[in-house]
Amino acid sequence: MHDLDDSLLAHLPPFSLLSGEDIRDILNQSRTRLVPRGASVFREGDNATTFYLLLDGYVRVERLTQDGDRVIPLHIPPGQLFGIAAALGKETYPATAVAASDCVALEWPMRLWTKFADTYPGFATETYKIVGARLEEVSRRVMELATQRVEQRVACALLTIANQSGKQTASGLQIEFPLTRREISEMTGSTLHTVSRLLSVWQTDGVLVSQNKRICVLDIAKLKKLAHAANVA
Amino acid sequence: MHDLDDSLLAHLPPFSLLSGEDIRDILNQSRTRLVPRGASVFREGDNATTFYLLLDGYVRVERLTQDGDRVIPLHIPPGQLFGIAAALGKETYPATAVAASDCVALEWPMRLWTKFADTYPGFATETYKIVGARLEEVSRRVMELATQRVEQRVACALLTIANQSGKQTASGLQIEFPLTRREISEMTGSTLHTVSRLLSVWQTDGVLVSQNKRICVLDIAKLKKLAHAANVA
DNA sequence: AGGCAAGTTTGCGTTTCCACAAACTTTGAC
DNA sequence: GTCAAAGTTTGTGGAAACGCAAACTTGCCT
Repeated sequence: MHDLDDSLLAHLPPFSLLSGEDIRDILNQSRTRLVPRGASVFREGDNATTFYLLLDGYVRVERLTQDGDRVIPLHIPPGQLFGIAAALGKETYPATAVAASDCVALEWPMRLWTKFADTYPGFATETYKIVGARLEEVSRRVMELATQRVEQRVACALLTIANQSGKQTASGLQIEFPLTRREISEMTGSTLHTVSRLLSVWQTDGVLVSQNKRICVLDIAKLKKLAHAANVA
Repeated sequence: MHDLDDSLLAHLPPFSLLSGEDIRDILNQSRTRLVPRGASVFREGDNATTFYLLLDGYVRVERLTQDGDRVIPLHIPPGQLFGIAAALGKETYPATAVAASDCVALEWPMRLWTKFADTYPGFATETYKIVGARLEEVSRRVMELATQRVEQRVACALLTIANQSGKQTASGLQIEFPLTRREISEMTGSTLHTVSRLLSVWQTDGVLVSQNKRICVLDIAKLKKLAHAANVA
């Protein structure tokens, strides 16, 4: 069935307290799902029948406004559960999950969630920690949107992603999935034009390099300065 | 000890599945806390030692940005649990809770939360539903801030509050706690000046009446139109 | 290889909304 | 009743960022 290594899960929070045998049980009940970049795992409003663990790749969480504007409240890094709406008593997914890069995920039918939560110590607790972290992140975004200028918000968004999912390379901190100007604008409540202008300037100033949707942060310190106090020179 | 009526809790979601005896047990372990308007129940960063059930009044949730700007992500209506950070694995409160009107709350030491969740069927589930609803609301606010103009955001904020905590009176839908222009601006990422101008116009147009921090919505339909499509006509 | 779609850059005019400022009103305390 | 503090209103100028538009680049598909 699964040629997945048990140790794959052993170090991830929701499973870290479990025995090898428990983990094998859990794995045996899972199915692997490969999602190519750009495809959606589930869509806003779908019946929440399945929950997922992202093994590899990045998932973009999207919502549509009534007017048809797309908003990206957060990205999910590998190692995290997602689609856990039902753990919060929801019957449908509150947002769409799209593969920002090619993804590998494990999936389980939602009815197993309760079983896992009851059976495996720490599973529920760790899941809710993730929920807490997401709530925290979304709430931080509210603060940013409410108080900061576009320039600072874009810098913040890039910082968050770079820290959360940046790979240290020779030249700098590389964001591991493709990210367009439009997407950045949808994360920050701005327009692709404004974002483009900002990135151009930053590229000139040596803060980052961007090519073919790949962004590499060269100077984290400078970016931090931009994020917090764009006005104070 | 407690002269609180058991039936007070019986219809509230976290307790609605419990027997009268269970509810009495829970009440016996609680303490009542009276919080005058303007006082805080707990502050951002405090150790999360206690969780609360708001019996009467309204609580304003506040956070401070690094620059000292205050942001109000949501209000808590009577009947809801709050300060449940620890249910999400947090050790400290992520925000400050201030009484928006005189409040009556029950409080329990946080260690009882686990016990309640284990002992009483539905307690945990219902709590997490509240968390889900809050996540939903904060996330909706992100969408508003990201895509709507100030006018629409203010209209949305008033609509939300009026629906959540408005009392139907002869003249209209009355918001049950005092709400200043500044507070509205802190909910919508705007300034008190802009909010003042908007409310003035709306008052002239008969959408609402506002006096002494009391706001009464006269024409919900008009407010809805403003909320969704301020630009269209 | 060519052509198309998708993404980016840049310029320019315009709008929204903030920042500053100053007067005014209301409320609550003594 | 008076005073201070808090909240509101309104005006004016200006900056930030959007909307529109058009040219340009890049990658991808056939």
